Amino acid sequence: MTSMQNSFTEENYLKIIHSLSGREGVEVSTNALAESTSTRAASVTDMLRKLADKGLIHYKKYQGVRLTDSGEKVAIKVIRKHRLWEVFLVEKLGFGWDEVHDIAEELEHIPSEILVEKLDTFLGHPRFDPHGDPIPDAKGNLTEPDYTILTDIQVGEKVLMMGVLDHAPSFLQHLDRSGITLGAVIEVKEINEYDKSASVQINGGQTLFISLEVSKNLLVQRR
Amino acid sequence: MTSMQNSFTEENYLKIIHSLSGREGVEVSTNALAESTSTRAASVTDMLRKLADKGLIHYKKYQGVRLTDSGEKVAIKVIRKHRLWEVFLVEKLGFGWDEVHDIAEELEHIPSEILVEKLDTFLGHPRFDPHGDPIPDAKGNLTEPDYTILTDIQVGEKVLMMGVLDHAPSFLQHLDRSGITLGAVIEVKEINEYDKSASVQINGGQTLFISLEVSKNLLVQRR
DNA sequence: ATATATTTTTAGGGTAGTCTAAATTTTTTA
DNA sequence: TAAAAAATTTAGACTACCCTAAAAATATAT
Ligand SMILES: [Mn+2]
Ligand SMILES: [Mn+2]
Ligand SMILES: [Mn+2]
Ligand SMILES: [Mn+2]
Repeated sequence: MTSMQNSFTEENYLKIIHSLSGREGVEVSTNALAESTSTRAASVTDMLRKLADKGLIHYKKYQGVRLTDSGEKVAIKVIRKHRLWEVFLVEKLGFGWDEVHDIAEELEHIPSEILVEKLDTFLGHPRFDPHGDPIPDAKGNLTEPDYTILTDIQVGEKVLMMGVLDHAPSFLQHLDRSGITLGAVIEVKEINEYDKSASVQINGGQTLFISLEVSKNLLVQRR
Repeated sequence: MTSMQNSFTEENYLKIIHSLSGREGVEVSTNALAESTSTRAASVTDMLRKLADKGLIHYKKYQGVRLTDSGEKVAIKVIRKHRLWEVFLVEKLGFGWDEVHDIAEELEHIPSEILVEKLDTFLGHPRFDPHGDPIPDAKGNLTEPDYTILTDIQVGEKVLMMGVLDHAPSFLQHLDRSGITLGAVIEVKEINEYDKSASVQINGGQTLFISLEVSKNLLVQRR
């Protein structure tokens, strides 16, 4: 009864609603969805009516939407597939972390529960994807670690680089060129009061300057 | 100019036309395509007009269709992807050869040239898929080995099992239960004149009876 | 508390791919 | 070689997803 297949498009909507809704499950607006799906608000309204009819979202006109438990389950399955495929692309095929997002965006819609589980086993049950994002387990449990944004770190603190907020290839390539990779030790040496740019030391070696724009997109962990 | 993306559906049509057209490139009928695509003839006609407009097939009304060089290139790329993904599923993820067809049917439509080439490298440039079908190379060369059907083998001959004509899970599972796998040595001990069933010895060990239906779907090579 | 601005929905329509029923063309049979 | 049968195309329609323009509801500002 609940087994009817969701389309590629429906899965993308659910994943985006999950992401915009955040951990608190706040209502997502039609315009925000239009922006994220690169469609028009009118098209979003059509889709929302359909997702509501299928019981995947809570929707009252003009009130924004939230995922139902059923919709949340679907969204998390898609996220699990996306992140597992990203691990495969980076770890097994040798792609850079800046190259895998768009491909995983397609692979995440391949059906077959058993495929996902065999892939997970093949990859050694990874807990995080190449961008530091947590991978939901087979039961659908997704626990977001509470990392700190680098802008909240004080001068003198040493932290571990754990993830990124911006997944854009240009940002990831910029980090590559700076030697800032997942697991790197970052020590904040100085923060410029004027523009909040920072001087940081990477792995006890090279010191470099990073802009506020970069700091805002780096997730780190105190040790 | 030639770079416009083909849809999932168009790719399936091209692949099926390639397969039904055979090595000699004979015309494929509308009804044959309706059968293979599980659609109605009227739907096929619509699609044929579209494929012809895109220059992917030669089509004259009521005359059947053939692939153009351009269409052939697309079909072979899809076949390459299908077979490489099947190798991945069997060799890396541990699927049985009877379980991979439907999944590969989806994976074959994932775009990205570079993904295919990295997958090919990861798999060690396999020449054949798990069913013994040849994998086109990166340049689009597809050379069909000329295997013999087991029904053409005489009593007393020893041959190597090289492939299957029927890819149905039930047939492949039947072969598994009989111990007939790719590379197995098959010696024809006896052929029953009445129903053309045969008695064959596998790998110099067990002798078993196989029906004409099975023999007709086994591709072998004389040694 | 209105008036204005913004957001969202509705109305009407388009393309891709599918369908059934009817018309047309080709093939087979007598 | 003409009638019957089979194959194919055309006509008209449906669903999924998307669009623009206009209407309606909500939010903001005066
Ligand atoms: Mn996607
Ligand atoms: Mn990721
Ligand atoms: Mn396919
Ligand atoms: Mn195969």
